[in-house]
Amino acid sequence: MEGGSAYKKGLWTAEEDTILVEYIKVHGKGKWNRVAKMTGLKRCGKSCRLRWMNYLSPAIKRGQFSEEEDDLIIRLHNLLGNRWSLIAGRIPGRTDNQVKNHWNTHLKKKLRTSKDRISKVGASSQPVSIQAEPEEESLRTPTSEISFRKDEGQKMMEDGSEYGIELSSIQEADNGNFFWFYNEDLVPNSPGLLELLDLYSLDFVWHGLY
DNA sequence: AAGGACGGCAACCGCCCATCT
DNA sequence: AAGATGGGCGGTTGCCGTCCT
Repeated sequence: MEGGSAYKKGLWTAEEDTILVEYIKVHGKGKWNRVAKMTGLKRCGKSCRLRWMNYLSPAIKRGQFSEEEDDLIIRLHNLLGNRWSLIAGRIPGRTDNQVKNHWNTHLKKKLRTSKDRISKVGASSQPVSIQAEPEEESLRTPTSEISFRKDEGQKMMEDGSEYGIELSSIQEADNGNFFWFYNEDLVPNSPGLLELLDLYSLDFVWHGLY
């Protein structure tokens, strides 16, 4: 497909970035294989797409991940596994590559450290209350619940059975605006759950699926 | 001061799926 | 219906800066 050696590899230069940005300003995203033909840029379409999606797009947030972002990634990863694009899709301004790198370089260690601490506190199949540093609040075993908007909740409950997911303990919140269900209703990483979650915007609140 | 070890991250690779022709 | 093309994904590689000895 791609011409192989005809294309340049390695780090992008500022000039190459400028060419790509100018091209996208004029033609928009997509049809990445045309970039080389129309601009003379010696980069394959996939490389152009990756450069834009992971670095040049103005939508990308740069800089360090916040504690809130770390917390969200850990919880989402616990539920979704290595589905980085799905996880990144729930974190505004972050790309799948950023999330993946951040997980592999920072959060893995963070989790390992935390689990070591848990094993020292005492092994138990039941959630235990552990002493954690304040910055690792996300790693404590919480109440394990998910809440979401009432309209989405009702629809999700209806759809759940189609995916083989038991949402029997779903409850309406006091204020009537949100629904809750609990960890026991979920089988982490179950394909049915993932498909179901994909149907919804997931702009709901997660209370530590752990 | 130097150079080896290590960590962080941008970029590539291979595979897969959807859409187009 | 089948091959070509475009695009998305997760895993992996390799460069580069920083730290350590």
